[in-house]
Amino acid sequence: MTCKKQVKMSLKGMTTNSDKYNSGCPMAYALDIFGDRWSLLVIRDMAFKGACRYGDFLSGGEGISTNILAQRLKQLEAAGLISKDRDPENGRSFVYRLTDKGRDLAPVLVEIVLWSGRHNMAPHALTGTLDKLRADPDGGAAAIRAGRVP
Amino acid sequence: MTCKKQVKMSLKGMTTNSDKYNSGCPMAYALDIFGDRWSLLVIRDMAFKGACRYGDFLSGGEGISTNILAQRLKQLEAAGLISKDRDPENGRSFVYRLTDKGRDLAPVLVEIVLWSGRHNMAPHALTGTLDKLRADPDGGAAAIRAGRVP
DNA sequence: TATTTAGCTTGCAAAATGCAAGTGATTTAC
DNA sequence: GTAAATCACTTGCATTTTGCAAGCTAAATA
Repeated sequence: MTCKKQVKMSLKGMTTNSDKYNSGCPMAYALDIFGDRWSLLVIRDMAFKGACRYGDFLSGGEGISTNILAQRLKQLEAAGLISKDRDPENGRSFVYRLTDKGRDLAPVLVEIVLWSGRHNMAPHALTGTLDKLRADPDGGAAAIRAGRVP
Repeated sequence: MTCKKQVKMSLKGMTTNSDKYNSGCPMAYALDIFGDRWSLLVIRDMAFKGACRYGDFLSGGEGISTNILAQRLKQLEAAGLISKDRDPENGRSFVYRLTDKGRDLAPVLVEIVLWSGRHNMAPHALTGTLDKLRADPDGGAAAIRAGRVP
């Protein structure tokens, strides 16, 4: 079994996992960045709900804990999917936004939602969004790409 | 913070996480099933490389450990994404295959690969596949849906 | 000036993961 | 027909990651 050694990089005291699995496979590259329970939920909150502040994500519905959220935001920023800026309206707040690279995940997000819509028989949240995406998947992806909520 | 209590279900001594996060969100439903480091890599091996035996996944390139692989295969089977049958050619072997629900992930897989292709500047594995998917994404997804490797 | 708010950090317990070694049922080799 | 090899796991234990609760700092509000 070829076992890739785990290379840890220190990023301000945080251990991140760049290069953790350097097989060169596109799927592995992607999963290195968002292949965990929480990253895509944070991105979902931004893309589908317009969330942009720390507190928005904390109350995003799934119950992420605050230390994990802080860590994920750093990782996503380090991976270039989101940006972090001071809130001009409120000096103690920051505004997180999807970068081009992050918004470019739009088709991935849309396809995941459509897949769940096809296979999850339990009642859905985001039903309005799901219906819109079903009617016009490309339009939904385009909206996310444009920085709007679909 | 509304914290969903973690409900553990025993499945032959295995603890699975159905209903772990029952927010009803389509994204959360999907991530409940494949929102971890390994599940999508197993599915990738099946969809893009035609892997179907335990040993194929073990030597899939990323170095999954055997206990985790066994666990993931059970979870994916429990979630209805893959099936497990005896190998008619070899009595000590089993054959794992994507179900309809699993193959229906094709567009998700394709979009992830395309996204990585756009943003990963390091040299890729699966380059031939990536080129084909770029040239004809829908054809690639259709191939996976039909049970062929694209 | 005192309190509240927003965004974290820290400490510790619990759970998941990784590694190595072992098990049991075939199947091939001698 | 017995011995070795193969395949698909399981088990035990160390390490890592996660979850929970409490605390901390800077800015805004009362």
